[in-house]
Amino acid sequence: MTADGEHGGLDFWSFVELANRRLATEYGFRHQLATELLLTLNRASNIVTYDLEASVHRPRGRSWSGFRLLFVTWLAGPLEAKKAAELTGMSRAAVSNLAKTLVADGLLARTPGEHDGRSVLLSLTERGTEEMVELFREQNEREYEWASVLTEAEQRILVMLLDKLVSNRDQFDVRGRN
Amino acid sequence: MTADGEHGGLDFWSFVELANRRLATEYGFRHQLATELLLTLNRASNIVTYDLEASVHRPRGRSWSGFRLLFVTWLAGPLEAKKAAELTGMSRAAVSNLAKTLVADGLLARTPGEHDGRSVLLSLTERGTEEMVELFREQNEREYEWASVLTEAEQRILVMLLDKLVSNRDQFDVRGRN
DNA sequence: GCGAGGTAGTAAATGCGTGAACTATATGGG
DNA sequence: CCCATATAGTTCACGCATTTACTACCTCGC
Repeated sequence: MTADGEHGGLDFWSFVELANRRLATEYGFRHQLATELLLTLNRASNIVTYDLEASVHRPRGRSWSGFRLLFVTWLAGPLEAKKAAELTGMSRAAVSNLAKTLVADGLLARTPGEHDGRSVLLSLTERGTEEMVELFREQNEREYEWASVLTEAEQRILVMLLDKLVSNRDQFDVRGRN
Repeated sequence: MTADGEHGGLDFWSFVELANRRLATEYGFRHQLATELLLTLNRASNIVTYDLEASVHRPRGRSWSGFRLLFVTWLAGPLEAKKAAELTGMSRAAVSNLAKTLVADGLLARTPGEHDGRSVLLSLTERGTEEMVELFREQNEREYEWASVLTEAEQRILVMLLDKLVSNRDQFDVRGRN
């Protein structure tokens, strides 16, 4: 028995076992593997993200979301706020808010779009680029530490499976952000 | 060329390609696979979580975090708030806040711990249990739809790789929540 | 027994992201 | 040409999670 009655040594892994058992035997649910998959996915993402944010970005006064916006703007060049929202997976409102503070910090520039009077083009300032290079250097080292637990082949398989998991999401109507 | 100059058709996948290329050739960074892995992990988790929250929990007046707390309390029986925080990956303060509203809603019960005067035991009320069964039935169906894009073997591999990714995190000092 | 140090839980302050409502601009059919 | 409709972006109110600080309680060693 992995999980004892008083839960003294109950960790995430043994909790999943316990959940599987009870869901199947006491309640007759049938899709335990799906539950386990999404539980594990969520947990892994949270752990890694929290660590990167806490060890790399917070100490330098940046948030995880701020970094993500800077990252796509850095690499995908000047782009519309809408596009930045799609690439980062944030809402347009979030991009608007983040941009406001990043512009105030002198890292981001906001210029009106040429072809569309409604749109706004985001791009990095010179200082923004410099800071991104520095920031990403740190993050990349940390990312490498995390990923190195897996072999390169495992990493490629993991990327492939994760991508497959979300790639066919048009098959049923998935809720996305505004 | 997958990503054109004006970004008209730039999606997440081609952005990753573009990022890999620029990080390697223009900046000389070496750990692109690690970046790609964590980018993909983060994205997959966000997409799936957001969908479950929006399609299952919000319509019934529950938040994703509220559901997670109810879920572990449901299956791991009466447990200390501290334990619930560990299992859900939230801070103790978050559990305290969520518990407050869930108790007010009549789903959760809070009883003082027997052996430790400081601790609080969380358990589901009768109504809480009923609602959880119903709520989880819905969620489990949806989870199954998501997972079914992968074969069962692929799902098992994915779980294994995700678990391996976070299991060895004691090797370097990882930042965790309070 | 008592005091130092540690732990469980809560409260207050802060920051951030979302959805909804709104403004401004674009587009397309009559 | 004009109005209906759709879209880009911003603002606002709200909910939620975090950190920090605090209270209450436990525990170990002197």
